[in-house]
Amino acid sequence: MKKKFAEEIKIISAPIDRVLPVSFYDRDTRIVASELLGHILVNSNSEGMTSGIIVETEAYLQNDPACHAARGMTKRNRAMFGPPGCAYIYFIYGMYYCFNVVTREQGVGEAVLIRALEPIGGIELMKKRRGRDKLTELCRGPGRLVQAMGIDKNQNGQDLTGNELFVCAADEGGHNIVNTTRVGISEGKELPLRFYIAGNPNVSKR
DNA sequence: GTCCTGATCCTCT
DNA sequence: GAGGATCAGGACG
Repeated sequence: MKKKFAEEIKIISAPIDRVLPVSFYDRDTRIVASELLGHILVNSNSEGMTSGIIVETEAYLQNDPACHAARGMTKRNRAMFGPPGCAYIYFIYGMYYCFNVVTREQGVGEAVLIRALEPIGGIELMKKRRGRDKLTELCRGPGRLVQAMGIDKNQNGQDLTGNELFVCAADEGGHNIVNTTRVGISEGKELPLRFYIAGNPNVSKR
């Protein structure tokens, strides 16, 4: 029991020193989407800390019909036009939230949707929030990972380089990235803007 | 004001 | 594989 706790702290605390800087997000959205794979998303709140390796992302570009920002800024998508390295969280299908990271300079409405994570920290808390025990059922899918991580709509627009909700660099590289078309959209579905880590069981759809 | 749509997930068949 | 749950935002009148 004690050993397990120590391991968890080690996993989480090591990368906190290396939170990805704003400059990481202030680049081409497709590059950010592919390079986010393998890094670690962390959320910390009063319930505890949860974290997971990003294994699946999708890029949404401003001139792309599937992107919320394609028709200009509205109250809903305002966070997407904010500075790079912020969160864009929106409500979908009456029941779920999706979590995005904002890219490019302020005023450009582009973002990367985080579609799936591999749970690594706070797994018991994730199981409790999701009401499921199986690891791959915790963060496989955008709505699921938001629920498991305890991400809240009030975190919309929040700075991802702070100490509550952030992404930190992981050492491991060498994974094979698959670049394919996006999921669940009608327009722009032919564009290869989805990225995932080949063979990872937490990827939502293959 | 009303109506329709949707970057999803779960359950049942 | 199909269909239902459930509601905010946007389009339209």
